[in-house]
Amino acid sequence: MTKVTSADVARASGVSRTTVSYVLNSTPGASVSDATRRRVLDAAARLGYAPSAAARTLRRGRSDLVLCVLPDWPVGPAVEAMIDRLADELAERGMSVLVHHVRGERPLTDLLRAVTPHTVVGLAPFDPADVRAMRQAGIGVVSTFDEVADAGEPTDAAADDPQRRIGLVQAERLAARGCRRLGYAATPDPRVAAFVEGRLAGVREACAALGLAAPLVVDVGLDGSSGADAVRTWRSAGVDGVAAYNDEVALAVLAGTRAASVTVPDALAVVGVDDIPVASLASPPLTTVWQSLDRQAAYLAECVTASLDGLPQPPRPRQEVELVPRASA
Amino acid sequence: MTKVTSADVARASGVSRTTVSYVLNSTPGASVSDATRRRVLDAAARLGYAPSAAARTLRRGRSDLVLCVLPDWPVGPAVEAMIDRLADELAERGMSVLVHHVRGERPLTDLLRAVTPHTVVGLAPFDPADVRAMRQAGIGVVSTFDEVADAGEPTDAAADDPQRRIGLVQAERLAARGCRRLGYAATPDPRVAAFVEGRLAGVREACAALGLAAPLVVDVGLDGSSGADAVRTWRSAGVDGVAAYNDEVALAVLAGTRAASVTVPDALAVVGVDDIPVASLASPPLTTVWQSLDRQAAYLAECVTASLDGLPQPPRPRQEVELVPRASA
DNA sequence: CTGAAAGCGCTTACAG
DNA sequence: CTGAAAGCGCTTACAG
Repeated sequence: MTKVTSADVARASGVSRTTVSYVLNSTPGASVSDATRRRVLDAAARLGYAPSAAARTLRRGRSDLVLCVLPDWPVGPAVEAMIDRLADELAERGMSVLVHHVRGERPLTDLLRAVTPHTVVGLAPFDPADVRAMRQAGIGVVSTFDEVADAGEPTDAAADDPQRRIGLVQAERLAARGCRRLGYAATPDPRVAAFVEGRLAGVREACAALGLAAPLVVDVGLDGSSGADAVRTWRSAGVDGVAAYNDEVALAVLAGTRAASVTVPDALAVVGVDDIPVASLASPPLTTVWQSLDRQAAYLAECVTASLDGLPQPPRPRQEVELVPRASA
Repeated sequence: MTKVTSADVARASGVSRTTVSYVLNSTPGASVSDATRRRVLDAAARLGYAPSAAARTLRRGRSDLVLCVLPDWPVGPAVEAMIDRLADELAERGMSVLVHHVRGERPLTDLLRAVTPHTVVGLAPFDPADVRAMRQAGIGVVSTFDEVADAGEPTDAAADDPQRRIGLVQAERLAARGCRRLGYAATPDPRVAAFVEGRLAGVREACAALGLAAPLVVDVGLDGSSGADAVRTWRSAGVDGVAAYNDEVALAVLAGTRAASVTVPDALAVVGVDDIPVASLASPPLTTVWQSLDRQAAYLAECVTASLDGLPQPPRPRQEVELVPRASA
């Protein structure tokens, strides 16, 4: 029951460690006789041999591990699905994906002394110091955020920011429904402040383009009363359409309309973001905005693959943003 | 920009690799002069030295990594919070936590050739072959499921199964509200079949104990219409209280009551499980059952710590299950 | 207080 | 077709 090494397998099958390695890795150039191969495989199975990841990695100089770094804030099922897709695509290249939730201020450094991934994929913004450290250690860095973009490349980031476009789609829907004065239901959660900003910017921009007043922004918590307060504030300001930061916030607004006896969508239309499973179960069913994460997953897989092959990071695809029309707006 | 090793740091600071190691690890017994220490630290910082996780692990014979294996089915924010707590507790022992989502049939083996964790914590049931392989490789195995329990220990599993107790609490609440005939809203998702079984068993048991007929089980999907169909089925069978597999399913039932013009809770009372954030925002606010995962997290951390110290897995604490009373039941 | 040396388990030129 | 040997980067007795 003590640790089995490749030397044990070699001994048990009467060959050298070299041959064991050739067989177990199906090393391309090496041709091993069928009889030998079988003997090695048998011995390995019998002994329950599992190669040492550490030794493998040390010797090869790089690991087969891709680390996916997730943000502090709660990610929805969509992101989980995206990681699953990434894992599938990378499995074909023999790579494994592991996930790390960033925890407050603890730097990535601590983690990197426990594992040396081949590539780190960031779904959360990286600390520049961490990026430097990883690059220095020869770790590939792929990010869905722009701070890692190669300098010099004139990024159209502002114009193409998917967050901004989400806000745009929300506001346009509300305007198309006849809303004349918009409200924005923000979330007080500081961890997503950057996203709130991006989406809100889109709403503001749409309002300006459509000749509407700037949106009246109110923070809405996920308790029942917060939504009702917000609804009253909006109503007394003449707001007739609300874009919410996400579906949960939108659901809080909906709860608020009930408490304040405001009819949706006639007196107040509401649009969410994400299309979480329960959005369609709300009363009334929630109109929302959906982003295709499948394509993002494929893009991330491409980035990792490119980094694997020493190629530059491919251009980011335009993220699809789509309205899911239901009854609430 | 090439890889910096401890030898580079030694050279740059004019000491041996031994001393570098002592300083960087603050090795207990080793006393290094302050001047030397400073020089080493400076050089390491200047060169951007990061130790090789692979070499460390190979040399020490064990890694500082704890792998948390998550099930295939979507885990809620509660489980994420639990992992965060686990990571916090283990960080104090210098361990890092990484998460792996099991992917269909792919065995853990593939992953274990990329990393050799110190311990694997299973929040999903393990394949017995995987457990054998891990044990064989000297990896600690901790599971929230019972198949890993030490044989011989007479587990009170059936009696103490938290899933069963969830069902119990749901049914008892409905009965206390005056419901005379219960329905059960199951989910068709095969990945959680075992949980459905456990919770449903609790409901059945409570019905028997209370002298009620066995619950009428109906699968409810997360689309709008499925809930309405179920509600009609229940009503025509005289069901006046429904225990749902979880809050999302309960929300689908609630949507169904609206479509079928059935009043909640008077004509049909509904109880969910999980207390997801939007449960309190439903119409009417959803009565649900909540389980304390904080305690579970602490327990898992203890298990890992025990495994670290070569101690046996401590006894599993009784999982707290608590009713969150709201308007729906 | 500091250094020379061994060895963790693997893979891979290199030689037969 | 197969094996002896080097070496990946680290830590840790051991000797000074």
